[in-house]
Amino acid sequence: MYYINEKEYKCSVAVTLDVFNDRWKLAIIWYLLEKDKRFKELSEDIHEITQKTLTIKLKELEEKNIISRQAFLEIPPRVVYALTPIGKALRPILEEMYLWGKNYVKEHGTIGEMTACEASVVKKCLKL
Amino acid sequence: MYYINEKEYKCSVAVTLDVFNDRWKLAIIWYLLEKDKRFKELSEDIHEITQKTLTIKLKELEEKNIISRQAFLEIPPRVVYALTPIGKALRPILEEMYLWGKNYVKEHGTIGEMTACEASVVKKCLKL
DNA sequence: ACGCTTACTTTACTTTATGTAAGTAATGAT
DNA sequence: ATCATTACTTACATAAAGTAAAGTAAGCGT
Repeated sequence: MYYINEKEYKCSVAVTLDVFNDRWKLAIIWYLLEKDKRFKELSEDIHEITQKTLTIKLKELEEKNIISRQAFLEIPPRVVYALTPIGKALRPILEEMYLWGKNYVKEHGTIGEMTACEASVVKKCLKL
Repeated sequence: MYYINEKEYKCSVAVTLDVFNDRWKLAIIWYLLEKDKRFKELSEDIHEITQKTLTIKLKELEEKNIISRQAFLEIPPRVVYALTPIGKALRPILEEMYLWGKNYVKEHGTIGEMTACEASVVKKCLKL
């Protein structure tokens, strides 16, 4: 059994799931793997997300120490988000997800052009 | 770009996410890694899930070809769920999640006794 | 005749997640 | 004076997911 602030987990996979088990968090992590980013950059990367939801998700990830937030006292404001060391350590999971997804598409879908998103992250972050 | 029945994905990680990005699916996969299971066994393994939700999630996983369903024409009914080959191929992802979760708990939580769940799956399924 | 079993399905509801649209704060540029 | 900029916050609305509890179907044991 594992405990993280009062909360109980039956196994460590459940702990991991708790970190990114929603519609947005893994996307945020994926884009932050590429490089540290400002709020606006993230909201452009993940253009379907609303500002409100992005704010909430970033706060949740920060609370779990997956990302860090650095606010500069400037006008207009500047806030930079970055993965923490343990956040960066999620990379092998993403790599496996990347590989599995490719295989799955081979069997059950079709492949079109490579997107900028994938090209960039794959090139800079995945050590395959 | 990837396409799976009309749906568009910017990268293959998004494809993978789509498979288990909810509260229950990965738990189902986790328990099926151990061995093929009947409906009732799964609902005992994941005792927090309601029958209705389990039914829906199993159906969704079947539609995505992650698990297979075999119904025997017996009374009382018997239905056995098993991972398909591509479902079994999710194992490396789970392994990475297992490792990451352990590390995360080391830094941010406390570890208690090993649960039956974890012991069993780790022993039988993870090739670490 | 009746209850037990399994794998569901159905109903009626509550909770959680997400969206929409507007507002705010501070300041430099026009 | 007003606008643009950025990173939010607020109030309200809707959609999605989950819950509890009961129902169903068919046949077996008592």
